[in-house]
Amino acid sequence: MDVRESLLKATVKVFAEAGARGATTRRIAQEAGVNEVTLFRHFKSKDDLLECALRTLAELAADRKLPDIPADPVAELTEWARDHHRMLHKYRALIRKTMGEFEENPSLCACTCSATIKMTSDLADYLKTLQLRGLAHPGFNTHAAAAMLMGALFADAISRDAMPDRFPYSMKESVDLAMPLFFQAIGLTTRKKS
Amino acid sequence: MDVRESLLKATVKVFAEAGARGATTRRIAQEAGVNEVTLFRHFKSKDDLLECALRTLAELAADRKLPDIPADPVAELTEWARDHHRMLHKYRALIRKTMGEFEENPSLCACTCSATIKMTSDLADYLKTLQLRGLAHPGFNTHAAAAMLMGALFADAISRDAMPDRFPYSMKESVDLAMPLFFQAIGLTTRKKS
DNA sequence: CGAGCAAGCAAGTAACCACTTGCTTTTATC
DNA sequence: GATAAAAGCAAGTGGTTACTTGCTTGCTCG
Repeated sequence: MDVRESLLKATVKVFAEAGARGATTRRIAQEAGVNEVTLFRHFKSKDDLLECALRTLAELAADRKLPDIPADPVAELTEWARDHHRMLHKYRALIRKTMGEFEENPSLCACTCSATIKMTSDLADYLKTLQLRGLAHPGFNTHAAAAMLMGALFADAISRDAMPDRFPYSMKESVDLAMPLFFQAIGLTTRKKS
Repeated sequence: MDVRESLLKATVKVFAEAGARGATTRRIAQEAGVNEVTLFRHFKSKDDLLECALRTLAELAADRKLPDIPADPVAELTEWARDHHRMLHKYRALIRKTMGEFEENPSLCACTCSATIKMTSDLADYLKTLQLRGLAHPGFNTHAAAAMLMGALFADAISRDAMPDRFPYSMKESVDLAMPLFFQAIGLTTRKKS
């Protein structure tokens, strides 16, 4: 593996464990199996390294997309939500750290946020299409509904290990329990269109 | 104001701005208008100070309660959600920082989490009562529904300033938009019981 | 007034941090 | 096998951090 590549990978790992201040260049270099000086030969500063690492990660995390034309909304939304929830959970530590960095290091935060913003807007578009095709209640605000589902998945994935009492069911179950509530909220019948 | 008290207050403020590592004892003492040495005369270490500060804050943040016997569920839930959302938003920076501290400083995290855990369980109880009294759909999982609403409010309050594009409506509107969706989800009629 | 306590102040300690410099060793390429 | 680029290594610099020590000042209470 390329040295630069392994440095980026190590940075993501150490940052997720220790945050921006805790991710020392020493520790990152050690994790990458590389001399600390080499780190500074590839990146002009620690901030530069952090930003590169998070940016490339956000680019890689290109996700499943919702179809433009809904065929089986219940199945499509359920599968999409499961994927998204899985990804949020995988990167939960890193997401928590970047959110904490918002005031001090907004550019880092923006890297991680970009993916979420795009997905929420995609979801809102999909819901709008459902409304226009008469597959969902016409009255609700699609942005609010999208934010609600995204928020529920987000909070579950992020805070699950910090407060296990609050989630007395497994990660897999949680999506299965949340989705019917969401379908009910937007007026989507749980039976598949045949 | 008592020296100890002003130190606790300053700690909360500085921690919310800069996180655990960024909240230096120098900066906290300065914010409190107190000599740094005095800080160490009142608290045996920085960690001790942080934990005391967050713990007393969590105790103060005792919130509005849902009634044991639902009278006007729509109004009661709406007002409760508005209050909770307002509080989350007020402490959003501090909450983001404590969440980022989960791996390195779980005891700090536990202070802030305790309030949320209690409120979620109260909400779930209230929803259960609605079900038992035939005021809501009997089928849904009350824990999942509670987690969903709490999650939606949480995500809105916490990430609103990090990604304004995702929330194209004001903070006040957001609760008003989310609640009807939630009522629909749990099968609560939006008309008041007269 | 006078004893005792709380706070201020100056200075210092030991550790850690990002980052640099000068030099040697490895590795790839022609 | 020569050449050059990339990586390792030892050491150091200047800054910051939590926390300590010794001494002085001010305030309170009897």
